Amino acid sequence: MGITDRKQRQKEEVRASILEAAWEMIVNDGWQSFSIRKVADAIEYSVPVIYSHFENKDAILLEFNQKGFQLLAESLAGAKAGKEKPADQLRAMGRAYWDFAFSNKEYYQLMFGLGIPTCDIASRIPALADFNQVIMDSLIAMVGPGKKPSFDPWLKYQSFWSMLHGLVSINMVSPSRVESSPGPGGHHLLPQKVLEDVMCSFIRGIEAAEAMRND
Amino acid sequence: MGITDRKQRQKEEVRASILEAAWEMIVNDGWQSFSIRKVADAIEYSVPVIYSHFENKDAILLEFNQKGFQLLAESLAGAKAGKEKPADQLRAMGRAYWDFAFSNKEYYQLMFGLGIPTCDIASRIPALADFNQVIMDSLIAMVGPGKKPSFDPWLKYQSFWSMLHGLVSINMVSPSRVESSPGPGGHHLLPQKVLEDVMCSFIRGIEAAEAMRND
DNA sequence: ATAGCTTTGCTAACAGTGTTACAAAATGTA
DNA sequence: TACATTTTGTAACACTGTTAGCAAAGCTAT
Repeated sequence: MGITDRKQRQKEEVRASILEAAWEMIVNDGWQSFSIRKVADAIEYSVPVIYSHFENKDAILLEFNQKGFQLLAESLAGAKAGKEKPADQLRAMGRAYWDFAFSNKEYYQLMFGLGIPTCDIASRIPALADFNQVIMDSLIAMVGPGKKPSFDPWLKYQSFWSMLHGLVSINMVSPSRVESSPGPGGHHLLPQKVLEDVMCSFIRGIEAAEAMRND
Repeated sequence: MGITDRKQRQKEEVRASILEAAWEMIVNDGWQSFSIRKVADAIEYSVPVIYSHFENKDAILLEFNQKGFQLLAESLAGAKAGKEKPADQLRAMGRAYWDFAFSNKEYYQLMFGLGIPTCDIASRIPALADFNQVIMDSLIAMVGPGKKPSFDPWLKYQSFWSMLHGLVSINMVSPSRVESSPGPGGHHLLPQKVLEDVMCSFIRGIEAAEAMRND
């Protein structure tokens, strides 16, 4: 009975065409403006057939989400493959992560739910300047008054903010995982420990650079 | 002519009640499910009066966005005030940032457009395990084979990921700012430099801890 | 106080969205 | 050919943001 086989194949084809049309829309207009109805229109089927392949809209997005993480993981593995020393591996993976994010913006935004707040927050949020200022001042104060810093405070400001935001947002989108997941040692990891660890590295990095300069 | 005064005041009251109702909705059900129509219903006015106070839905969200950044800036300033040494100031501000984010989840999510992808990505994204693995392996390899690391690899993994994600997402939501904004030195800052800087601190931090242990 | 003007607010519509109940058409089986 | 099953489309429901046009209320001036 090749009949059910063919049916299976046709169903698979429709499924693939749904994903294809959806992806095209996401790439063109961002994942925000992706709509079931528009997909139905694109594949020239009625809306309910989509619901016979995917439970709902989120299920389609989840598909891309998973593929995104898969691609990212492969990307990191590839970058790592060339390097021998672990430190070099980490550096390569960091760059690969960055490259993946920006050469696959659609994936990355979808994976982390980015892209909702309109671009260019900076210009419309005056208070960002205060935020900026209060951190930058402390950074500049890390060097003796009057002296030129051995680092770029603006760069360090961005590093600092990025670190904090990354920590917070990762702990926010998957709280259950980070909070309750036991590490390899089997203990529960308090996210605050990560915070302290990261800040510690950051500050020590600056102090070390400054100390080295005072010769 | 106190008449126009009273009108002004009443208009202000309506505006305030709009924001109040909107905020209540955001706190209760997340900023995703906030709707103009529901606000109109809550304040017992018709929909168009809202449009006479705010240009559109985003304008209302922007209001909270701005207030959020203001509160955050104040929070950091407060935390900083108690400390004398710049390094302590930075540490205090980092903790304040964290605390703000989690005691004002609604604000933080709104400020950075978080909270869209449903919680608990981890359990539904199998590829996350690969991602996890490939990074963790390099971290463990940073210590000699067989030896116990002087750090918690799981903790370092999270730090590493957080750093990267923070960098990427901040550069993604406000690209114009970071890319074209000249630092205090007046030069254009390439985001990649921040990436290299942050990774450098991170890796040096681990190497230093390991070197110190080898006595 | 009444006429006219201006501001204000509401109704109702438009154009979308995700989702689903139900009927019709196509397909397979006897 | 007749029946059963699967597949598909129509149309509805309950929402969303946004706006045009009209009715009501408020104020001003005669």
